[in-house]
Amino acid sequence: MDNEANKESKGAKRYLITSALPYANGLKHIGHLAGAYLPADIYVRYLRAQKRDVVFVCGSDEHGTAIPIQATKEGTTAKAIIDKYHPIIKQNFEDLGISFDIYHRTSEPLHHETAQEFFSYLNNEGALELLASEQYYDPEVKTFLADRYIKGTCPNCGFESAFGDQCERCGTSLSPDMLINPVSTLSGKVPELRPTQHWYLPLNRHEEWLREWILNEHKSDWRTSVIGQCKSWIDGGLQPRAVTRDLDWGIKVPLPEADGKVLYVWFDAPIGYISATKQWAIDNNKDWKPYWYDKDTKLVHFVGKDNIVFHCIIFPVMLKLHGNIVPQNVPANEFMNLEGDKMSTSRGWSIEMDDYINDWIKKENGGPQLADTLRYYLTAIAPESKDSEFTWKGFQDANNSELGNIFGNFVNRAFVLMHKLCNGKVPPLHNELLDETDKAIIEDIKNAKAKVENLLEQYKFRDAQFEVIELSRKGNQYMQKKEPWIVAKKLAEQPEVQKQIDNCLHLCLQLTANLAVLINPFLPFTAKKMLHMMKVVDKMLDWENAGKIKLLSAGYSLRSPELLFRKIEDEEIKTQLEKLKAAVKSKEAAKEVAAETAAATEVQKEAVAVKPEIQYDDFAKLDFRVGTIISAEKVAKADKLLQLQVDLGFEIRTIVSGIAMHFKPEEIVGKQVTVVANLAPRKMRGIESNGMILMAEDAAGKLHFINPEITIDNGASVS
RNA sequence: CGCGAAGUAGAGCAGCGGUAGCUCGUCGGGCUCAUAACCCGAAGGUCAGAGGUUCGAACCCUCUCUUCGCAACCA
Repeated sequence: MDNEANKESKGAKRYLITSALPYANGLKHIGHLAGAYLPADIYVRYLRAQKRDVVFVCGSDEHGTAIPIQATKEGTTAKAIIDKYHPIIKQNFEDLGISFDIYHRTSEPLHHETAQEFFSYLNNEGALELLASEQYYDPEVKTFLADRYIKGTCPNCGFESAFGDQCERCGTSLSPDMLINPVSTLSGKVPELRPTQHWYLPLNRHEEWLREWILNEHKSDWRTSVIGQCKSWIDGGLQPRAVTRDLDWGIKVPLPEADGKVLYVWFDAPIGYISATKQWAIDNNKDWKPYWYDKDTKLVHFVGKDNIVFHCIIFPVMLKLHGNIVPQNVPANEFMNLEGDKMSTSRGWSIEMDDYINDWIKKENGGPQLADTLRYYLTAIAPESKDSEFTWKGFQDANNSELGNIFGNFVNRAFVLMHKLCNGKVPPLHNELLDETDKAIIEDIKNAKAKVENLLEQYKFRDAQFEVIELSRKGNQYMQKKEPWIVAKKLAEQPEVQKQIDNCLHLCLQLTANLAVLINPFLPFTAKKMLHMMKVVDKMLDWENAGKIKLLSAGYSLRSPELLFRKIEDEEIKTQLEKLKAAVKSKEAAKEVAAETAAATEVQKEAVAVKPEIQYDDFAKLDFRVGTIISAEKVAKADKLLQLQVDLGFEIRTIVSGIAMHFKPEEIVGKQVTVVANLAPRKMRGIESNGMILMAEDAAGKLHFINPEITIDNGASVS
């Protein structure tokens, strides 16, 4: 396995690494970071340190139906939304040290051209199918509806709010036409079916090679969860997948007969990797083609588990049809929970990258070391094989204990002792005095490189990072065994013990230099800071230097140490926990307000909406009379009904009225009211009602009688 | 109801057929160069329960119990 991994990577001439393109419709949280961006960045930094030819691309995904719809809701434009979020997300990544070579965007003309070319190529090759179908259309919003914007009753379990793509209750996969009583969630109206035609990618034609490629060739080097999900997809039968949609937001289908159609976002988005590579090549005066066409290029997609089939099945099919290379691996991560619950932006239960940056990195006692703290903890709990959990307490522990006490403190001890016992210079190494303990730590340094390297090649970032901390732990143990501060007490009488001190600190400093090289892919800001303390240039971080004990020359004077990591106090953790709870509450409140507003608007609409016009004759048919309530009693077994006797002057009527929730029987006796006198009799709860009392309903839903200003004769007619 | 995930030391996790392991925490000791840090040692688990397969099971199979999720987003 180890050999295979090495062979695989050493055979590659160049690397193309991608992270899933984030949707530019809102801020991204640390779960996204841990899943697709941080591991990719670690991998890329490692490759760069090895001087391999590597390009790391990403960018904003700015198409897709959610963006224009959200824009409509917010009363702004789709363009405004992506222009707002693209730069923020880009900056967030930069602040956290995610070192994309380019962070492109799919709204760029270059991307539009690239995607259109891709489509045309496939279409000309006969790789696509044109199929006619009927799709739901909302005449009010004048748009075809995306599956999840249609709700209706699930044909399987009867759940009334099933989405057009899936029932949230029974989990059945649906298509909109399966829904009973479909309703557009945009307008609330019943959508109508309209004929349309679309281009499809017939995945079913490619089952054979996909099976061979994924389930056979990659069965041992891809993650089990990835293989499992692909297998269940393939076994479930691959279906043709629509490549185009009837929308106006997106990339125009480059055919004259396709007016009003755009490429489906899933088709254009991954092509964003290609257009980003092109733009990078232009900016850097390079040729982009080998990265996508040469089989010596190793393509790796870093994604979250929700993205597996797109990167393992659909996009590879597209690439293959287009003559490109396919990915060598798709190391997908599972999800990261937060304090016992799933992360959810809408519920406020998440830590957005932007928030973390403002609360920690940009604080006065913050700085880039806090970016590294987050990187460290997210990697330490990375959901590589199953969902994991972020807790603020865990974050604090990881920082204070592993980073501060073990790693940071070791570096600090080495420097302080060197300044105290070796005049601030790297002491010489006296080979003749090396003992077993010294040899063991030298061995540990060498082994650490191999361990980290092997784990990284297998995308085991969590374990790889652990090995680096483990090396600093060994450093602490070594120092404790050697006790140079004790040896120093003998100096006055035995000056020759200085050599023992020299050896110990020489090795501790070499170990420190190794730590900088090894930690660099994980914690780049820390590595930088260590370079500064050691007064060496960036070049020392080259991976080939790892495992060596000649990184610092004897006699070289080093700077005074600075603490690599500050402690995180309980107070700070408490603040974050409270903030989290407060965020949930405010979101809940906002939702209630929104719901109330929506309800109120609904009522208003109803109130405003006037019934269809009628003619005078229709009105003349109604016979309104004034009458007086002479008795009232509750109807048994009916919450809302009162049985009334109303004196209409010429007769006394029994009328059953649904006003019990608003009036007590005794308080309405004697009231004058307006009655519809010629309404056909109707039985309610076994009592025949002969007429109706007119009522007006106020905004609060309270009923009020309609009656003459002053008491007049019973039986008077109203018109 | 159904689907999915999971139940291993106080907490968080690894192990997935061959004598139960890591980090943090706790307790005891050492050291005092260091960010009240570091080093050594110890306690603490019948690996949810019950059956079964096997020479042997935390790991495979069956059943039971319990917990969590099924919100958003989605390529």
